[in-house]
Amino acid sequence: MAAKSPQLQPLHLTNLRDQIEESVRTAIWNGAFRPGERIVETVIADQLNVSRAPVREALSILERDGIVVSMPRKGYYVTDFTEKDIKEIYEFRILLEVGALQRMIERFTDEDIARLQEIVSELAEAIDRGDSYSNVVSLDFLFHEHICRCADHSRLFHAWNSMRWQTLMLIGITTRTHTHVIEQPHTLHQQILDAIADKDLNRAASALTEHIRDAERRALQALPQMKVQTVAT
Amino acid sequence: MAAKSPQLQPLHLTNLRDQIEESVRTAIWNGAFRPGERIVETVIADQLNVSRAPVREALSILERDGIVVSMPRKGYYVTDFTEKDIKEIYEFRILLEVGALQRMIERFTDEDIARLQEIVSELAEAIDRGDSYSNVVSLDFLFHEHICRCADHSRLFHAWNSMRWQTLMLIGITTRTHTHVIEQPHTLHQQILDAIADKDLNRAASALTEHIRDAERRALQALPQMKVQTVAT
DNA sequence: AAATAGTTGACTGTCGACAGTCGACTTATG
DNA sequence: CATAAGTCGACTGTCGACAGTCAACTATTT
Repeated sequence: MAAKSPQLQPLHLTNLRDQIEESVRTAIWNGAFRPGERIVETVIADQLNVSRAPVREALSILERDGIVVSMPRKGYYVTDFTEKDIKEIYEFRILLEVGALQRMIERFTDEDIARLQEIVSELAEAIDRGDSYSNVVSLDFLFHEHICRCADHSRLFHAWNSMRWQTLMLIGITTRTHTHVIEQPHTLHQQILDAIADKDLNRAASALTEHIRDAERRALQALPQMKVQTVAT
Repeated sequence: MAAKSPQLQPLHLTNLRDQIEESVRTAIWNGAFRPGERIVETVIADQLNVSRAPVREALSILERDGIVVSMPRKGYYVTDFTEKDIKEIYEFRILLEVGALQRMIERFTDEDIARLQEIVSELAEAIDRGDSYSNVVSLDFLFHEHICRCADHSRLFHAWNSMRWQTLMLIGITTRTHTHVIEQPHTLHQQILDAIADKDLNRAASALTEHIRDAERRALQALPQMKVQTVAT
């Protein structure tokens, strides 16, 4: 195994299920389906020129991620997040990410820190540049994802991943009804990172908690307007 | 709403998917399928006289619960838990249940405590009576489940539920290779309960953690023998 | 004999079809 | 007019079938 063969990109020959999953996910994200709206299997199937089988599987995955809910013999509906849902999501993220933090601090390498620093810097630049909100958001999530990855705990990561999608859907929905001021205090990310590098769990945890609570506050603030729009339609 | 109509049991008219799911789950539990063994859709379908469609859905649910894993285009396999898996499962349970504890302490009612006390007492009796191991285990899980229920947090509960099934499979597997001495110190449950009633989170959390760590130790101890059996076949 | 190139059987991914069920609408009934 | 009883369309749950893919096995070449 001396010389590696010329790096071939792993062509993502994926099955229909995954493609449909992504298609529906983005459709919900960009508002083609509204919260609470019914999702009919045959409609999706016809529209994508596939049979219902892979559509059902894709929807079942989206249900596992909490993005749609299924009512037996009635079908799937886009999740209509309530205030309680939002509180649950962010509180759970705090629990999971603080748990991840603890494990990360026990096992991170220099590379991990370097990668985090990279993300934090890019994020700061993006904000200064006045990048699009969705760009900033995805960089922010990269930061959180990397912490969860470094925890090296598959079950924790899966649970977190589910919260990631739900949070993204929330943001996707509220973004369209609520003009977001990008007020990500990028000093906070740096604080978290520094605390991690110092292996100071308490400091890292409280900074991270504050950061997530902040996002929760914004989501809760945006909720009423989102409801108005939903109901009005 | 003066007189209630004569209580009719809610006949669990369930779909095939759920029945198949349970069937396969118990088949794995009682050793009809061994860890690492391949699960072929058509075999299940033929054996249960159903088509493959509901079998696939059932397997997909079992995958979400971590009881089987699917390899694209190859099929499903019964999860073969490694030492790392066991550590992950129990560590995650600690994280989740301590999180649940915190919420429970903020919101429990007298009824909740009474119900927990009931379970603890039954458990003590069962142990004294020398009940079967599986009986004791299910009472123990009832205790943990009730704590998670009282947290009133659907996402936390779902994540915990997944860990429940994985733990049960672990126990189901190891029980057959390892004669368990029932050494559930039932004083520990009482300690946890008392601490909850006192709203003493720290005490409750450390007792609960110790209790789960204990179970983890037993599982890790039983692992080597389970491997021997698995490989030998 | 090792390495490559067919061959075959089994199984998954996907499809189209049918039957039963649910909700909305229409029709009877007091 | 309000309530109960039919009617109907739409959609899910389930089914059997087919095609493509994978693994194991066999044949072929050097």
